[in-house]
Amino acid sequence: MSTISDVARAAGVSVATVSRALRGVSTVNAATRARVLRAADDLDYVASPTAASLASGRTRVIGIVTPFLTRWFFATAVSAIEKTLREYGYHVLLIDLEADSHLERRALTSQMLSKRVDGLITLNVPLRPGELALIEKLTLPVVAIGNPVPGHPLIHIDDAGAARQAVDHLAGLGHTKIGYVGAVPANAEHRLVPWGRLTGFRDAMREHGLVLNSEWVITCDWTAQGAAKQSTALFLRDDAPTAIVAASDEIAIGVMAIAAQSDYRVPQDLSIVGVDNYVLSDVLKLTTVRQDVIAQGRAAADTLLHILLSPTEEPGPDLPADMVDNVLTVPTELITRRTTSPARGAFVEAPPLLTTPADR
Amino acid sequence: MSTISDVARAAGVSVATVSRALRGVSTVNAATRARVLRAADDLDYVASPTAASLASGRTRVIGIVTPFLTRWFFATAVSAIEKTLREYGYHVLLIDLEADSHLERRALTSQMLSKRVDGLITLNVPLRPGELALIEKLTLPVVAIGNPVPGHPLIHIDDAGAARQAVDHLAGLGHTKIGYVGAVPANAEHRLVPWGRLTGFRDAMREHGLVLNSEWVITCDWTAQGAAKQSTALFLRDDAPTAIVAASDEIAIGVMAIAAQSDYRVPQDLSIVGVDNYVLSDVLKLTTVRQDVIAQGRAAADTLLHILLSPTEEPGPDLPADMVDNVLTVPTELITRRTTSPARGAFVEAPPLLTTPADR
DNA sequence: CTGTTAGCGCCTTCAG
DNA sequence: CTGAAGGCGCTAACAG
Repeated sequence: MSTISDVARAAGVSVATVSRALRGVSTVNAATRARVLRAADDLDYVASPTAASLASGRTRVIGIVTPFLTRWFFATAVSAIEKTLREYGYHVLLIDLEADSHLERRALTSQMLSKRVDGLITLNVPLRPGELALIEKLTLPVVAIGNPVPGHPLIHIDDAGAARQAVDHLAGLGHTKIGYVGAVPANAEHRLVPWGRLTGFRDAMREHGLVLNSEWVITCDWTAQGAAKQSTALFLRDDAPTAIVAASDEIAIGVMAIAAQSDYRVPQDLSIVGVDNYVLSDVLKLTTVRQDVIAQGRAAADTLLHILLSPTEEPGPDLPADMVDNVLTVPTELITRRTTSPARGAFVEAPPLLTTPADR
Repeated sequence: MSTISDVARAAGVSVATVSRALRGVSTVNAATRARVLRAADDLDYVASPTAASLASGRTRVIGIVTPFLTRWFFATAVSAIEKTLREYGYHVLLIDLEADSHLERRALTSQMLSKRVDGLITLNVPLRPGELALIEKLTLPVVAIGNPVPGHPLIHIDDAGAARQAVDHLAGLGHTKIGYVGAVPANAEHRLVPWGRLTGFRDAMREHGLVLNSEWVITCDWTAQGAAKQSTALFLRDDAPTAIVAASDEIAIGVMAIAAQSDYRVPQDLSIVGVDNYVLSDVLKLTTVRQDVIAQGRAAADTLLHILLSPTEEPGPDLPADMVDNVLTVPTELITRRTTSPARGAFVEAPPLLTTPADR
């Protein structure tokens, strides 16, 4: 474990020069720099991050705050963020707030953050007043994905718009009896995204002149199992809907499973549209409104790095080009697969293409 | 941002006493300690982790090395590890080695580890010689989950045994034509677990006196999509198997999907058993050999903490009770759901219970 | 049981 | 463009 002075000695320069040369800051004579790099390489020198942090006040570590890690959206986002940050020599401290129940979570504490991270990316975590005050006090740059953090950049999709795309598709197929699975319990803490999707659903139904039967709107936690359990009763009713908008693909899969077990055929008896384009959605032939989570993760990392690096000499990424007023709305797109079909007996103006594209 | 000397001043003691009192080491007079804690609390004091690390040489950060994060096993394990470590004041640095292709991965470098982590937990990552030399040089304690790291503690399941349990179940149902999906390409780097499961399958088939048709052994990457794609041909054959052992539940789901699209009914025409007990397996009624990933994550964290803390005054967790010779084999268990049924016309000695337990 | 003090390894003015 | 030197905030002997 060689130190900076070993390198300085080997290169015949001072430690200050080594520090400058290795970090690529200020102007160092090209020849000197080369000698330093050579010496560092020879000695397998790696600067001590803790010493560098203590002296500089920066850690090159970003905290990722997530309410869960075991769901597709979160794991995918974390993975994308990690890869982007690493390109710039930044590291990821994982802060998983999951508690015993899905309805509560652990708090973000000063121990987790203070002097430990240079910035934060939150994944669909609505920060509490105390937590907001904390990051304020620590003057930590924050970028939010999904659920906004007031006063900080936001990367998200148009949740209401996504639900609307789903309704448009079903209405276009002639469906009029459309239900919704994925309203969340009132006490759930991360409720903005579910709320947005439900609102979009309601608005779109109204715009299409469709009746919204409140008994067809099912509340459940955000899992396939919860969705399956809560929607069982729906398929025992005489007046069951002919189509379902699911708030997420995982929910949609739960609905598909329970519908099958209730002897409903999908899509002949029931059409289903999800939101996300989950890993398994392709193979399960689920029609869905796709969101690009990797793009969101990358955009969040780029934004944070831009904030962190722009006041320094180091080159950082640009802000995402389409960001306006600190908000980037990543577009969503309907992907038609086999879980939706025209409503029975409905007059459909433009019959949709129901065949599946060749396997990719 | 108060420092240790602010606290010392406020409590009327020296910085050394503050340090001792706050870390709970050595013997500090109870009254003094109380005064220190009080002062620290009043000042919202949080010790600078970088300064502490620089002085002590320990970071209280553990690196988790994973080849992916977006698959169930890995995300679940990371989450469990994080929770356990946090109970002891340790933090998680996430090292996701995923590269562009699933067949390759990025290397573990000195920059990622040196002076940055106190230890490593690897998730099914076979370390390369250079990487082994690196952790050797850094004298980093390592605990492996799944794929072993020579010379370090290992937490795993009996992969061959898991496949064997699957075969036993199918053979018990009278199946004789049993296929396998989930052999891996020879160039895949993380091949020990897949290999173990395939070996167990082969051995169990032989023990049951069953013929192993090599055309019923399908190679694919470890995803539902890959499995679906590669096993399509299987269901076009005249001599298709009547049962499939899938190397993982995600693979099993891919097979279920493609079987359904080939007009095979599950389980009437085809029985399927997976391995894992993936989140969606319950809702999809997939019979599987369950492995407890959370227990594995916790055991790995406990083991590493034990190694790290036993030479200090700090209390750490015990080693997992059933660990022998540095190896803990977590048991697996068959869960019967609806994707398996007796082979048609087969004489079944003890007819299995095919009904699903009430929803839990 | 408590205080003093010398580093830990690097960054960052400030001179030159 | 380069060197000297003072911290960054804490821990860990070592005395007392």
